[in-house]
Amino acid sequence: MSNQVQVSLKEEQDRLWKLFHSHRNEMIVTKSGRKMFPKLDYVIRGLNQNKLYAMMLHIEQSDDCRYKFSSGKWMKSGKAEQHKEPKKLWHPDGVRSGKDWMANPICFDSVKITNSVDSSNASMIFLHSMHIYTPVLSVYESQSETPMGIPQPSTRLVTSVRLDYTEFIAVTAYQNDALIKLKIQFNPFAKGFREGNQGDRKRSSPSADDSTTDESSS
Amino acid sequence: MSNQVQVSLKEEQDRLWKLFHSHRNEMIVTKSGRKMFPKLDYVIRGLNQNKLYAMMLHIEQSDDCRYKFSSGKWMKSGKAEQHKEPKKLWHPDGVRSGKDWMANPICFDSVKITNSVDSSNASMIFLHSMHIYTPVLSVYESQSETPMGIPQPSTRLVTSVRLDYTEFIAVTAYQNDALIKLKIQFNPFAKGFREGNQGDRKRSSPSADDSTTDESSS
DNA sequence: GCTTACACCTT
DNA sequence: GAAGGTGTAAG
Repeated sequence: MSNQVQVSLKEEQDRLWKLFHSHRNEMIVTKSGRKMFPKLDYVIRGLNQNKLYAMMLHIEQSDDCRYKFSSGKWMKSGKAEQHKEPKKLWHPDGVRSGKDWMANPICFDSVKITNSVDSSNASMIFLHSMHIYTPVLSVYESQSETPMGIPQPSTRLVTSVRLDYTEFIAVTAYQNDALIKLKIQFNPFAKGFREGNQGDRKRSSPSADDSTTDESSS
Repeated sequence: MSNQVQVSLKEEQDRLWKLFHSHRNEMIVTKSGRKMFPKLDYVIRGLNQNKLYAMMLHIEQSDDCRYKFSSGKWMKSGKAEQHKEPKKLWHPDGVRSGKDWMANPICFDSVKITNSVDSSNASMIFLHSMHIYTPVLSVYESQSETPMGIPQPSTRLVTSVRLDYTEFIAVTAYQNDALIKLKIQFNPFAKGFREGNQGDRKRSSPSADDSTTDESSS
């Protein structure tokens, strides 16, 4: 009865997601697929140590609107494209004990988001650009370690968790300057664009808010 | 009837595995887990384009002997530790069409081998040091894309492939000097040990313990 | 609004 | 040294 499952994000990711959310998070989608940053590293508690579980991620549309970025702000702009049945991504670790899932963060870092309908890659999720989404983690209880081959009549959904601050708008190019700064500041792969680096290019909007510009501890 | 499935390794890997095999290949096992080099990048042909398959890797003991390295040669040295039920590692891409599997090499590069019994990591495989092993790829046909939750009574093993030249002896420190040279020559991560590099340590004494103190992932 | 080639970086 | 993740700028 007291089997209360709690899901959060790994501490540092949690902090980042909330910071990005406060500026209206955006995620780039590309034809070949793009990883998300911040990452989705879930931390879970309250599972039964010995029972078997599998983890599933999908990304669901947050509302029924299309968005546009206009005069420095995100605005609703008409009705959304038709919802697609969201792609279900099972965590590659497959079926494991509650103990195992609780021992380490549950990372979906192979996931890529794309705006190409015909990207057949297994860990690729299609999203409509200029639409708003929220990732959802679903926890299933299973009877068998075998991911296939054995009938599994008694699988059940234990819980499904949607963290509001992981919401983001899919874009093909970043719109909000403040957000670009955050991505550059915190994503290790964008280090080449940080102030003082030789790859530093001038950025278009010198007037953007500077609460986020102070130097990253490079 | 003519559904002849053919499995090989990616061309360059194939060349390397055969070269290493000609010197009796060795693989380091560590407590925290070590990746294999050369890598296992399988190439598969002859699947049905539209049927669904899953790929499974395991590493099986090649014989019933323990080995020792003595006077510059590998010799049998008594009876093997008791066989363990080998760990089955499903390819993280899950269930996909034959077309998808044939489009790109099937890479098991997240696999790590360990000599620690209690490494609960999902993609970690336990091996006994000083025992000899061969990786085996198994191809299963599936009826459903869902890795769990739906009964799958008709899964069947299509084929199981064991490439003899991928055989290796698990070690905690390399024994054969010729093999050390090959690892350094071909593994990009061992660049620091190449002649002329500042990281070049003297390696005159093959007697082991300095090659395990460095946990550079390979 | 979206795509591509790119320099620069991490892993 | 290889593979792959970054935002950029031009188109």
